Amino acid sequence: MSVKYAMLGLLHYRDMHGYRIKQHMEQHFGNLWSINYGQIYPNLKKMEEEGLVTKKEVVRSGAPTRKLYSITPAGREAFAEWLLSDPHGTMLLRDPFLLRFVFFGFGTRERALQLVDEQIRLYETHLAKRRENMRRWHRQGVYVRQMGELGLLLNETILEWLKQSRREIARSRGEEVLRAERMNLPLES
Amino acid sequence: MSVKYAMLGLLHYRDMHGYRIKQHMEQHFGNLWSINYGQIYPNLKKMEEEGLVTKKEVVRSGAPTRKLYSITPAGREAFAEWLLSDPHGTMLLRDPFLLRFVFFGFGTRERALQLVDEQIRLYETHLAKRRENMRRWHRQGVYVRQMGELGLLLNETILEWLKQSRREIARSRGEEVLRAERMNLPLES
DNA sequence: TTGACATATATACTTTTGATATATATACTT
DNA sequence: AAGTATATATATCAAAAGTATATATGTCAA
Repeated sequence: MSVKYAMLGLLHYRDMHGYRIKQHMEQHFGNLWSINYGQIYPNLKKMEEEGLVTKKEVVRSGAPTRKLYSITPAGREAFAEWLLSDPHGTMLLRDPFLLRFVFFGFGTRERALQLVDEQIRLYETHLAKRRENMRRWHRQGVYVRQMGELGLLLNETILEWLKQSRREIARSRGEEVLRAERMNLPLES
Repeated sequence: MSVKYAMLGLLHYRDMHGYRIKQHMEQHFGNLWSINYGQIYPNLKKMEEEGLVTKKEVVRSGAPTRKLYSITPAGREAFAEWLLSDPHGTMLLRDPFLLRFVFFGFGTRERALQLVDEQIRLYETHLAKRRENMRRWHRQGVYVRQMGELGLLLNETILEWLKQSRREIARSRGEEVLRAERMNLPLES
């Protein structure tokens, strides 16, 4: 349950309510990591019960009441312990576009090019936003800034790869691709 | 439910049993995408009920009985439909090391360097393996090979970033990092 | 011969995601 | 002035995905 500790980490900087936690999380992580309200609210509730955070309701006229959470000494302790522990498990990457990409050989080349072009536009937009965000990251500590840089590097790498792939797909004779990819090899062993 | 379609895609190439699906999935995806048995076996069972695949038991003396699955015409149809549909959602990245990384400012610089070094070793091992695998990917179609190349590129990018980060962390005065990162700003708004 | 590693299937459990509902504030557009 | 879109804010839940583990055999090497 790593999200819990990420939340405790953010609460070291300042008191926050659920909505703000989502924002800070994504910015802090160089726009690489996202979090979901379905994780935030149940975790805040649980952590309050465990005494890791305390809740302070901020009533505002008109707008819904804010629930501001603060980290407790017990929360800081739990976080420090986690930070010292060894990270286990490896990087997980999941992308709906990439999942289709490997199977493009079963479809037409035109459709493949169309989706790749769409993806190129998407990553170009992302890249522009990331470059803007670099200013924000530069005001943060070393590690947060480095995360922002990683986000930028990965974005650039993927974009270059997409463009290179596009060239190769456009160059390739559609028929050849299809035949090779559709080949039904016998089951070995 | 994208894993289901990835499995149907693999079954286009050849008949497979659960264990083999996991292997092929990871290789097909340039070692970028992993799948686990908790998804494979329940999905195979469900897809059999839906008539998307058929099961053939292969009894072997000594070793456990293999359950070989084949894709049906209905399965091919469901897959083709999915392939034509638009991918929705963006890339998701989840890494236990990176989650700790952004909070290294709350710990010691020595511990940060130690974990970064560990990660560098890990990615160097991965990189060597990926380069070996390039031969396998070259025998596949364009799209599978391109996925392998993306895996390689991302690995190289991350490794370079880790080394660059290490240099910067080593260069920085530990105290300064800590002070900046621990600064407790007031809640805006 | 013991231990490590690959093969192979299976499931209980936990976590995460995606979708949806509600309601106000603010900024822009026609 | 009315309409529209977007941002703020909290919350819930089913479905999907992921972790961890149990079982059992085969092979190879220390």
